[in-house]
Amino acid sequence: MLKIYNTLTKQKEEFKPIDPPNVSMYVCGPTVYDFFHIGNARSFISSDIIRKYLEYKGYNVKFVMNLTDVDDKIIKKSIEEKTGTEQVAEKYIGAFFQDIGKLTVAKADIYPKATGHMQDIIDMIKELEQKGFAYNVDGNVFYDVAKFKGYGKLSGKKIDELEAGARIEKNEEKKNPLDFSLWKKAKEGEPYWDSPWGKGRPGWHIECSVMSSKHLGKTFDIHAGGNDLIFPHHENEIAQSEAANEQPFVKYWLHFGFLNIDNTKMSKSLGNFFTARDILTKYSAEAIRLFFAQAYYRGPLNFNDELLAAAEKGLEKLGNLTDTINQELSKNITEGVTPELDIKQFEDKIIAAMDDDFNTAQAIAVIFDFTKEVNRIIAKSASGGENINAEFYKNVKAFLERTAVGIFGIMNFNADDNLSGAGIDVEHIQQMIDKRLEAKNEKNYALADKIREELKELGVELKDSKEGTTFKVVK
RNA sequence: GGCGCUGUAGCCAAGCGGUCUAAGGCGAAGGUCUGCAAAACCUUUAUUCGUCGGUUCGAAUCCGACCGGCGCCUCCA
Repeated sequence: MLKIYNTLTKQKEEFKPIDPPNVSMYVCGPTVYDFFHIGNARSFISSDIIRKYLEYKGYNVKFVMNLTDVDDKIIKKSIEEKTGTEQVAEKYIGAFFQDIGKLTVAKADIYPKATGHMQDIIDMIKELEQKGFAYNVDGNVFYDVAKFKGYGKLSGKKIDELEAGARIEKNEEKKNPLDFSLWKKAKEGEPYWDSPWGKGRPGWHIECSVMSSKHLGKTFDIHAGGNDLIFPHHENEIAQSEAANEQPFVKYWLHFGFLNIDNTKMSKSLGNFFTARDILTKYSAEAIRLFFAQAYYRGPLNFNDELLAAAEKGLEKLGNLTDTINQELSKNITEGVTPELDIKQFEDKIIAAMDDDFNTAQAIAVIFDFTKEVNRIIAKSASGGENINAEFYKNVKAFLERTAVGIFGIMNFNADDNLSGAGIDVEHIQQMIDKRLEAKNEKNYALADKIREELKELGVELKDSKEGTTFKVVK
C-alpha cells in the first residue's frame, strides 16, 4: 500500500487515485529563460522517479509538465540578448529537452505552453470575474484573495498574518496586498495578447490552473513542485481553480526539498550557481540520479563536488556488476547451476521502502545489498565453486532492469551507450589487448604495462581475469 | 513576527515506540586473490542517535525546554 506525504494535510496518506489504474500527475516545469540548474534537476529527477515507480506499480500515469514561456524574466532576457521573447523561449526549451534527455528523465505526455493556451486562460479569468473573485483595475486584473475562504490552506498561512508581514510589495491598485495578478496590462514593447481587459499577458499562476485542468481534469491526483512553490504559487493555483471550478483542485500535493551548495543557498550573486549541463560535463547522469535518490526527496540536501564524486564511486560498484552480467550472458552458458537467490525478497523490500512515501534511500540500499549478494555468489563460484549458468544472470539482470534501471535510472545494461558516447574505437582497443596478451605470454611485462598505460590515457581501463582481458570506459 | 524543514559514525544518509549493542554509499585500516593493475569477496570503523528533562515495562524514535543549521512569507525547483 503506497503512502504519500501530502503537503495539504501535512501527513502521510494512503494513495488512492481518483480513477484507478489511471493517475494524473502535474509537475511545475521550467520558466524557459535560462539553462536549468542542478536544483531544478532535483525536482525533475525526483518526479521522474515517482512517476516511474507509479508505473512500476501498474498505474497508467498521465504526466503533464508545463513550460512557462511568457514571463517577466523571459522579457528581461530578450532585452539582454536583443531578440524576441519567442526566440528566447525557443532556445531554452531546446536546451531543456537536451538536458532532461541527458539526465534520462522520461518525457512527459504533454508539455503545454502558456502561449498555446491564451484563450483558455482568458476564459478562466472571465469566469473568475463573473463569479466575483476577480476585479479589473484599468486593464490589470487581480484575484480577490479575501473572497476565497480556503486561502492559505496549503501553506498554513493566514491572510491577516500575511498582511502583517513586512515584505509584501505595495501596490495601490490592489484591494489587498495579497491579491495577485491574473492578467497584466502590457507595457510598451512587451509581448501582448488581446483580451476583454485590453492588451496584456497572463499572470504567472493562472497558466498552471488552466493547463492542468485542461489536460488532467478539474480535479486530478498529484501536483508536484519545489518547496518554494507552496507559497504563493500553489496556494494561488488552488484559489483560482477551486473558485472557478467549484470542486477540489488536487488530491495529493508533493514538494521537493531545496538543494544547497556547501550549506548555502545557490544563487548567481554568490557564484555558487550550477546549471545541470555544467554538472553533466563532470559527472554522469546516473551519478546525479543516485546522489538524489540516496536522500529523502522532501528534505533539504547539500550538494558539492565531494558528494557527487562519492556517488560516482558508488555507481562504479553497480557498473562493474552490469559489466560482469553482460559478459557472462554473452557466453550463454547452459550447463552449470542456477545458484539460489531469493530475488523476490529483495524486490519486496524495495516495494516496501518505496511505498513508504518514496523512501528511495532505503530502496537504493536494497539494490546495493543485492549487488553484494550477487557478487558474493559469483566470487564463490570463481574460487572453485560450481559454474553458474546464464539462467542466473538473466534473472539478476531482469530484476535490476525492473528496479535500478526502470525506477531509478542508475544502471545501464546497454554497454554500447558508453562506448559510442565516449567515442571509443573498439577494434583498435581489441588489437592493443591482443598485442598486450602476446607480450604477457612472452613475460614482457614492461611492454604489457606500457599498453595498459596507453589505453588508460584513452580512457579505457583493462581488467585481467582467468577468462581473458576485458575493458571498460572510465570518465 | 508567522509557517515549515532539519541536527544519527571522518563525510553523505536511512531508520520515526521493542527485530537498533542503528541500513546503505563514500572514506580509512587489515586480509584473500593477482606478474602488475583493477574488480570482487572477508574483517574492522556509532553500546550510540544536538543538550537537558519527562512519558513508558521499553525511546534515536513520543512530549517539553534549550542550543544550532536551513527554507518560505517578494521572482525562484
